[in-house]
Amino acid sequence: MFMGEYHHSIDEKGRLIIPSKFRAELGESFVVTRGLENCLFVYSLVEWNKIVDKLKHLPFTKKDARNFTRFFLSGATVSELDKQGRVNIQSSLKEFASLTKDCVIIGVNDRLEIWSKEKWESFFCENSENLSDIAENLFIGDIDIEL
Amino acid sequence: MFMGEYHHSIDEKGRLIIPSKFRAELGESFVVTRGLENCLFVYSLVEWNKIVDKLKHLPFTKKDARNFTRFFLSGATVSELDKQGRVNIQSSLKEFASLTKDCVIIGVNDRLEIWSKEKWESFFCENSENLSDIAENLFIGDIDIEL
DNA sequence: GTAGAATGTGGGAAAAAGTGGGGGATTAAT
DNA sequence: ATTAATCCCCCACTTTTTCCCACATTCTAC
Repeated sequence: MFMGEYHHSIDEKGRLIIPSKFRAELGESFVVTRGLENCLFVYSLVEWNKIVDKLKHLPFTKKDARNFTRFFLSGATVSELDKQGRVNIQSSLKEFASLTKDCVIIGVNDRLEIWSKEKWESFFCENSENLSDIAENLFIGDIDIEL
Repeated sequence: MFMGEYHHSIDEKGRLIIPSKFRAELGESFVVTRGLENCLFVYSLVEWNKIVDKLKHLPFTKKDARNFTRFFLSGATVSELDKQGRVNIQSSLKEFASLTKDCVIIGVNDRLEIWSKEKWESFFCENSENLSDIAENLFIGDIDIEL
């Protein structure tokens, strides 16, 4: 399981270090794609395939299905690490996540997330106040979460 | 499986690069046709035949079925790449998809889509909000997606 | 602490990918 | 038959990507 927060910088060629603690679990090839809240998601192939399996059964004749598949797959790239442990971030993804220089890579359970430092900090500030509220709501509703 | 987003330009002769990552999977010959939302669809022959098969089984007595088949088949051309990896886009298709200069080529599962840059961007903006709602459900895991 | 290994950073060079245009061959129109 | 238009194929060039190496920094073991 992925966890932890790491700060690294993306260089001019679009290369970003994947912290060594994550490399073994990610595997040789993995998938980088658009995530939610303007960050990028990184999945191991195993986790990725679970998601894709669901998408494959959506009919292209349904508009919502088409749109969602477009969004999700168009952002995705299978990537590998270079010998220095870096991944190449495609420019469309770099733009999407506003990655310029300083990045934050966090481990979130079954995936990694790549944030621009600015977005991460503002996200963190905005939400830290509400965290106790959010926690409270987690237990409301039909979903039982055991912590 | 096709995925990823690439930006290229169509030249005065109507030639458009197919990103090299897609070429092997597309095969020597492939089919370009009118798609939905004013983009073009590109299928390998194998995938194309699957679709044609499905269309064959639609009852021609139903008006919608007739119209859809017309739309889909009348625009279709079998194409090949030139030695530089480019495909020639027929002027009727170019017009249909409003392709002038800047194009976006995206991989969507079993097909490629060719968009004019403007249309893709406005499509993307319009939908990104709704999409993250849908996306959210997908990431929860075992919940069935209804579209 | 010090040495050696592992990790992180930057940049050069070669290879691959993408772009534009010339020119010959085929086809169509006059 | 001549002209025009289109389609290919080829060449030259630019940009991007990939691979490799050198070096800085951090970590670890002794």
